[in-house]
Amino acid sequence: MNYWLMKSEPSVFGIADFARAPKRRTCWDGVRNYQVRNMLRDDFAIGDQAFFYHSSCEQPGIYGIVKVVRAGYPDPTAFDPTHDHFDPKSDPATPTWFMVDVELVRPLKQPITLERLKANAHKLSEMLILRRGNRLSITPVSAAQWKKTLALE
DNA sequence: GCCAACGTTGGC
DNA sequence: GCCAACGTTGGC
Repeated sequence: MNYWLMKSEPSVFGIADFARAPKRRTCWDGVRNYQVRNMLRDDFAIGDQAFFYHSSCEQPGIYGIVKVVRAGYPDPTAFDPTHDHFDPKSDPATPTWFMVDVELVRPLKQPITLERLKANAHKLSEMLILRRGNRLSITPVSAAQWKKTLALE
């Protein structure tokens, strides 16, 4: 079982949207980065857990815990010309882009802010999210990092 | 294969 | 809105 951190902009889809979604589930579509695609396609497994992180907002940080309920499968938005994330180079016969389905396990009692994470960086042994210049929307989290981060709640 | 230009991310 | 960082693109 793996642990992850998944970023989302709350102005697009935040913890409140997640809590309102049918069955508290959503498909994680729109990833158009190869490193992240590889993780979604090859490494995500049912039962994996992830931190749900708000980025590009007033208070960046971890707002919830989610679990993977469906492993990697082709992202249909890549084939939809009317969609923002349409990729004309992708081919349904050999899909380029993948997504997973995730379910909200629970919102955190209170968010663990980026500020808080940084203040505890020494304990979190260089969690990828904290690394300078990190731009990946999904990053792996070690079991030790998961545990120590959650202890901050 | 190199690398400059460009686009995107995301904290501040 | 600024800007550092880094991925992608495309000419050569």
